[in-house]
Amino acid sequence: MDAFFASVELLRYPQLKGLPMVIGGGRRKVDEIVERDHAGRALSEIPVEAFPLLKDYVGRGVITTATYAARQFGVGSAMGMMKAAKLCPQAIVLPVDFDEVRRLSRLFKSVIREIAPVVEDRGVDEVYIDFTEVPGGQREGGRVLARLIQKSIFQATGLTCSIGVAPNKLIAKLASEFDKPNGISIVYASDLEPRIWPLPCRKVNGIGPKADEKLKRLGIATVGQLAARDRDWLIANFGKATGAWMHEVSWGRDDRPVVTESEPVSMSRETTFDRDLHAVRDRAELGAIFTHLCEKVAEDLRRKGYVGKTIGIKLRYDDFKSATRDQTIDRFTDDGKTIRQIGGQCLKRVPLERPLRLLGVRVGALAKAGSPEALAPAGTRAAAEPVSTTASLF
DNA sequence: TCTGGGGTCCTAGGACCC
DNA sequence: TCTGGGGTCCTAGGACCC
Repeated sequence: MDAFFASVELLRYPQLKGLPMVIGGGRRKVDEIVERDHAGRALSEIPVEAFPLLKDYVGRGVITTATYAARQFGVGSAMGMMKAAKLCPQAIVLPVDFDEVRRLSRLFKSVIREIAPVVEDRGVDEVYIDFTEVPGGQREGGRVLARLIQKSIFQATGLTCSIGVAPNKLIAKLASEFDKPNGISIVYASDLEPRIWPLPCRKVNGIGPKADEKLKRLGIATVGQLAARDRDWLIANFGKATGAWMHEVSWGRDDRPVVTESEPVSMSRETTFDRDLHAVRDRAELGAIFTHLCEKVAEDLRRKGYVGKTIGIKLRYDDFKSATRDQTIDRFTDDGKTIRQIGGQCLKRVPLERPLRLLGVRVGALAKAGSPEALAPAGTRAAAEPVSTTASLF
């Protein structure tokens, strides 16, 4: 979906179309200001001047989405609000409306599933779709079906998206960025050299800042340069799994299926404080926040029907280093008090000298509530599928 | 006045078991 | 007194993604 969070706001505030705007989390409840000053007025009637600007923003948030007009100024997602304010002080800033984002996310995905049922969820604003078995899915290399999906999503939501069609997920993901916003891009296997090899390695899904930095140090900036290195050299430099994977990727090879079903592995809640807190001096405040996070995670578990048996905490210190501790208990739980109690024990095992900027709680090792696994009494273990096999040399 | 929140997956060492 | 091989689970940290 194109600039999804921002586009969701533009549905309500069409008067902001074309203006630089950023959407970001943060403490300032911008929508309250809007409502206070303009109660009773239709949202689309609120004058542009009434909207809060990035230059007036105070807080620790980062940008989730920037409109294309804001991107002109060098503002982009994951950038700190304060840095963005320097680059584009006149941008309008609005908070994320999670409920509305979720609603439109479900809506656009259901539109797609009506047309092409094999869909893999990749977060709120992205999916992989398998065109292979869809009637007409191969016409014009997939362009006809892509156009139908685009049109249907727009009719149902008023939102635009960009679609890449290719022989596999790796290339399709790259292709989806070729013609944004509201574009369709068809990439064939034979397009590898002219269209994929010139791309920076960083564009590849799975090559992040660290791997890209290391590749650059080794003189590799583009996918084509990656393809020019031999497999063994990549394995020697990046390890067996990563090296072999990089080699495959650079030659456009990817055989991962489109996965339509998956079970959650963990659920967590975390929060960054308005100001750094100290374990001793701000003990009461931290305790209250911690209890609240535990209750939220417990609510999430119950609402979604899961229980878990690994309870963990996460801290981020003022120097941005983080620490985690977790503990596995002998029964599954979705109880806030239990999570709080075990989390409290985890907290005792972690250094608390430095000021803290973030606290989080996580529950992992999940099972469906009421499933045989979740109900198994302590100490019993179902016969497990083998996790690995190791070949003997002799 | 840097740097959110919710996730997944991988690695590596150690405990423990047969 | 020294010493196997194969395997699972737990824990901590980190890279990466949306």
